[in-house]
This record gives sequence, structure tokens and C-alpha cells, in this order.
Amino acid sequence: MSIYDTLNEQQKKGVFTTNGPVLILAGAGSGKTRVLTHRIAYLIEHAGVSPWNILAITFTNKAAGEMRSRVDNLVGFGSESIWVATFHSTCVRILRRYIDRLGYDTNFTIYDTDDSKNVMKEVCKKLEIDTKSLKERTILSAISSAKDELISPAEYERPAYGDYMKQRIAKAYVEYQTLLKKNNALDFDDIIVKTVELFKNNPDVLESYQDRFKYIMVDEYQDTNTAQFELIRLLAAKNRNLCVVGDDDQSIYKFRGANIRNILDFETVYPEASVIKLEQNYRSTQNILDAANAVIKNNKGRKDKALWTDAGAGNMVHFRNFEHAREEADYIAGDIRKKKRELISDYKDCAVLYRTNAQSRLLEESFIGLNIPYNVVGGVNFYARREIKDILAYLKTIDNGRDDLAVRRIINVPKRGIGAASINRVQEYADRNGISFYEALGQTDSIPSLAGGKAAKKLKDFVLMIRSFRTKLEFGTLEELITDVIETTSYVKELEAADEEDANDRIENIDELITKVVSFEQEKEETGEKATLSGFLEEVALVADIDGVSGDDNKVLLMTLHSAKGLEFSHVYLSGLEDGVFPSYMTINSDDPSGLEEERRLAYVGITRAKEDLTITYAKQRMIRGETQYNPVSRFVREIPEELLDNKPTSGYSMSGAGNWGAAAEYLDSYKLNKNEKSSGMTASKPKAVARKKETPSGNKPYISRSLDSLTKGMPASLEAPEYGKGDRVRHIKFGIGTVLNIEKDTRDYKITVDFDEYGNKIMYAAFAKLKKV
DNA sequence: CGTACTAGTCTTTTT
DNA sequence: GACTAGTACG
Repeated sequence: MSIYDTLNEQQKKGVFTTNGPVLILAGAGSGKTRVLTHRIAYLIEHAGVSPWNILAITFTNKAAGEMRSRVDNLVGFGSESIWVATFHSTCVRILRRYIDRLGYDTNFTIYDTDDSKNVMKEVCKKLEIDTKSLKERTILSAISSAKDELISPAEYERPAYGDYMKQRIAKAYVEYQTLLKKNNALDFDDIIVKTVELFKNNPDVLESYQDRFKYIMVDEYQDTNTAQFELIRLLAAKNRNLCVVGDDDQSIYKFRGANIRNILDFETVYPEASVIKLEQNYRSTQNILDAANAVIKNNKGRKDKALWTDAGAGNMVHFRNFEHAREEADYIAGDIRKKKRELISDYKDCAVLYRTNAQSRLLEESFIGLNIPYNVVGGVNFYARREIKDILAYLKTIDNGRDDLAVRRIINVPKRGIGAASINRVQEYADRNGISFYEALGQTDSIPSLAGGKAAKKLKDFVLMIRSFRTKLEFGTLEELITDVIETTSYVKELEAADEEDANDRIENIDELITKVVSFEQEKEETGEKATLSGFLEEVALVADIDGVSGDDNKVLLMTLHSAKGLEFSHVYLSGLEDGVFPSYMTINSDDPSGLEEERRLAYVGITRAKEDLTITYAKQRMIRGETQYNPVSRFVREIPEELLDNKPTSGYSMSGAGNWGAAAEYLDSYKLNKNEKSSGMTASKPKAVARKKETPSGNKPYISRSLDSLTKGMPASLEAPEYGKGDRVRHIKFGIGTVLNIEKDTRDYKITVDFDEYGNKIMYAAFAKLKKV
């Protein structure tokens, strides 16, 4: 009995068709990862292919990691030489070797969206673009779309002739790229674009990779954009052993440039391609599949597919109506608790999906209320937090002094008395001499307006500090470096002293960052690689929200429908099924029906996540961005045959029950195209909002979209009286021994003033100072 | 130079 | 409702 015996006929065909282009159309839950991993095993063990010659590309690190471990289990020997990676990390690895051919340094930095926005701000200032009428984000997304389509600044400029707006964007595009290059930085899109550029301009480099990657596999092919398509096309051009796996019905990243034509036209580009359809679903019950099929069949221009299953009909799809989104959240939390109590399911078998991240808030409140453990995937990215970005900016500065953005971010963080005036003088000097900001910092003596002054001394100190960090980096570990940065800059100390409400959270985040550095080093040590600073920064830049999720914790998962793609759960809750929320307001009002089709595919993805039990919920009334909206039941629910549902949706658009004019008026308002016309009467006034914020004790504040494991950690600050009193000698983990000068009861905690023997007076909160009486 | 407050914006989805 | 950038002030 071989490992291939458990595959069905179609899956076998996918595994055994090893040569030439192969398109595998894999419906939801049809075992595509199994096919991919078995195919890799087959290539190595039966087709005589060296693991070294295999490339498998995915979209997320999580998917890559899963594929890697599943292949490890199948293949006895040599699986570590298979290149399994995401598009972005693959390209970064190639660029780290060859990007000097494009005039960048190989230790380039990767900019996230935040960084890009800061660059664009500079661009706009320089080009005197009025950011009121043309927003940075608008320009950036235009540039991003251009890059997705491999349109260079020069190419963008040509057809822009005559269109003033486009001309401005074209100018900004040129300037933006110049600035990025000056900073030796790439944005997300550049990572792909520059690799394609590298291959096109350097046939020798391309050929070396073509010879290496004789067999290429691409997962989630329906989500590739034109740049990614081109990258793959180039790599596969010589050997043409390209196997792509995807499902056009699950293409949900058009907004990110995904081109559904890549999968629909595969056979046109590769006429000799074998096409294999996987239609047997191993995940869901028939009722769930029927619901999914009923929804998706309303889309036009899709490849014909008919999913079927051996599993029985199963439960009916549950549908629940609610007056208010709060009731919806309470119901979901309560239902999960009930299932847990009745041993129908455990927490980790349940997932709650929603269209927008903001919807997680109410759900979190309900989960906290019922003491149900949960994780929120996504929301505010861990690496986007201020304190994390600050520390990373130090590391970036140490790694790549040409990254002006990073240097300027931290030059006065924590405060060291370097103000805007000094910074501007340095910048002017740098611009005039065509050098980087950091380089200019080392030449303060040549800057007349600064030389000899107080500021010059501070700037010099900064440069000296960075230099000493660099020495540290040469001789020590990354862990030593990061702790040294935090110590030397007194970053954590300043946070503690700043007496901010969320200082505790921030310090925890920094600790978590240190943990990540440590585990990065351990990981590298295990694989025998060198743990470089660039390597760490790169890994950090390329993580996706979903990457950190593991099924190990027994917690309910809350996430957007987008994040849920590729996952499966026994019990799935699809919340907020309202026209205006899902499908979103934007797509309903658009003339272009393709947006609505994409939303429908998203609904299809959501429904097919469920293995045995699917609950769909609707709330008539919901607060969105501070405004109450009244929405009808989602059209997607109405596309599901009523006999599959255990409750009938309230009929269409009727407003039964909402018998008041204000509500009706607002309902209409929410359908107006121009948001600015909305009545102001219903909107909460600003002062009120501020006042409320102050009343709310921080301890009761729901923990919103925080990094995954910090969610469960001690939320309210302890209000127990400290074990020490005035005059006692105490020990602090960082500041050592000191004398307590004062203890003051604050609204939420005890404020302790300590005179440390070595560090002097510090004011800190008892809850996180963790002082010990000595 | 640093702060405290205000006004405006926002998100639909993310590598 | 939450966040942020910008500004007026000390």
C-alpha cells in the first residue's frame, strides 16, 4: 500500500501528471494541499527529480509552513532542500543576492504601508501636491495598482498626457521611486516588480534560477496578479513544468491586483496544459455545500464546477435575525458557550467570520462577558504599533544607515532634545550634498547653522550611539543588540516614566518583540543558518496576520472572511449578513458588477469554511463608524434556498418593527451615495465622545484587536495595596535597589515614587513596576 | 522645544 | 467610535 492509494482518481491524475503545464481546478475542500504535497513526494521518489529543483509558492507563511511540514512527513530524505516559500520571501531571497544589478544595496529595507505613506508625504511636499484634493493614499494605491500591472513610472506617464490628475500621480510615482531608491528601500509591490525587472535585464540570473527551479508549483493561483504571473512565467519558461492550483470561485483579492484572468486564461497561455478538476469535497455536509453552490451560481463567467460530497445532508443551515448587532454578538457567544457545555464542540472548533475588522469589537465584548477564550486574527498589526516601529527603526538604522525614514523616526525618540529646527538643518545639508540624513549627522561640524551649538553635541551623541550598536552587532547576538538598544536608549524606562495609560501594554509588546528575536535566532541555529539583522527585519516585514495563528490554543477564532480562506472549522458563524455590510455598501452602489461578484465569492469562501455546522446571523441595526445604520438582510442569504435554512429571513427590504421616523430616515441616509450629505443630527458630538472616554476605567475597556497571546494576559491593573510602604527599601528588575519616597492612590493603580540608588527618582505604577520589598 | 487640544478622516478586504 | 495629523500655546 502506497501513500497514493488514498487519493481519488482526479487527485491521482494531479499527482502523477508531472511534466508540462498543469492546471488543477480545486474546489473548496477538495484536498488541493494533499495533491500538492503528494505531487512533490511523487516527483522526488518516483520521477527522479532532485528536491533541490522543486519550487512551491504560496501566499502566506502559514500556508508555506503547513506545506513544508506535510511534505516533511511524506518525503523521507532531502525535503529540506525543496524551496517552499511565499511570493514575497522568494523574491526577497533572490534580490538579497542580485539586487545590486539594479543599483540597490543588497541590505535594502522593506517598507510597510505606513512607511510608504511617510515617503509619499515627502513627495507631496516636494511636488507641492495639495493633499486635500489628492490624498497620499489615493496616489499610493494608484501606484500600487500600476506596479501590480508592471507599469513603470515612465509608462505611467505617457498615457497620462492630458489628464491632470494622472499627470500629478505620474510625477509622484517617479519621485516616490527616486526616494525609495535613495533610502535603499523597497515597498511590498517592489519586491515582486524588482525581481521581474532583474530577470528581464539579466538573462544570466534568470537562467540560473530556471535551471534551479525545474518544477514549479503555485498555490492559490487565482489570487496572483500580473506581476506575479510574469514572475512565474519567466521562471517556468525554460522547462515549462508549471503546476498551478486554484479555484476561480475563491478569487477574493481583486482589490490587491489579483487578476482572475490568470486562471481563466491559463489554457490560452499554455495550450498544451493538462486540466484537472477536483470536485469531490471532503470537508462539508451536503446542506452546507448546497448553500454554497446556490450562492455562487449567481456569478457569471466562472469555470463550470459541481462540488459534491459523500457526507450526508447534515444539519440545516442556521439563520438568526436580530434587532441589534449587540444581540447578535451575545447570541453567538452564548451559542458557543452552550455548545461547549453540551460537549457539542470545543472552543477551538468554532470560528466567527465577518466582513470588516471593526465588527470584531462587539463580539469581543460579548466573549469577554461570558468568559469565553478567543483570538482575534488581524486588526492592528503587531508590527504597526508605535513602540514596535520605534525599536525596529533603531534596528533598521543600525542595519541600513541609508534608510532616512528610520533615522528620522528615532532621532528624537525617546526625547533627547533634538527638535524640528535641527532636523531641518541636517536635512537641508543632506539634500544639498546629495548624502543620506544619517551621513549628514556625522558631519555636523560642516553645517554652519549647527556647528558648535548645543544641538550639534546631541546629534553627535546619537551617531556615536548608533556606531556602538553596530560594533555590538558585529560581536554579539541579535538578542544582545536589541536589549542593548532598549537599555541604552532608556526606551522602556521612558515608557514607564511617561505614566501613560497603555504603557503596560506597550512594554509587553516590546517584551514580545525580544521574544521574537530570540526565537528567530534559535530557529536559525537549528537550521544552521546565520541569524542576520537584515534577515530578522525581513521576516518581520513579511509576516501576515494569519501567520501567527495555530490551532493549538483552545480558543474561538474571530477573523475577517479574507483571513479565513484556506482554513476550516467544524462550527462557523457568518455574522453581519446585511446588504450594506456584506455585500459592502461600496459594491452595492457601484456601476461595476464585478465588485459584487467578488463579494459573492467571499460569501462562498465563508460558507465553505464550515465542516458540519453553519450559522448565519443578521442584525437590523448596527453602528458603523459612529453612525447607526439600518440594513436589510443580505442578498446572499436570500440566494440560499429556504428549505436549507432553519429560519426564514425577514422578507426582503421591509422595515417591519422599526416604526419610527428617525430610524427610517437614517435607513435612507445609509443608502445615499454622498456620505457628506448625511444628517448631522444623529452623529455623536465630539465633546461627548471625549468625556465618555475619560469616564471609562481602563480596566473595563475591552481588549481590542491586540496581538494574539497578549489577549489573555492580565488586563485590569491590580488594585491591591502594595506590600511595601513609604521609606521601605525595594528592588526593581531594571533599576535595582531604591527607597520608596511616596505612594499615591490613583484612579486605577498605586503610583509609587522611588529614589533608586543608581538611577535616581522614578515614578511608576505598582501593577507593572513589580517592586519587591528587600 | 514640548504639550494639549482640536478637527478631520476613516476601512472593505492585505502580502 | 477611534485614530491621526495639525496647530496653538506654554
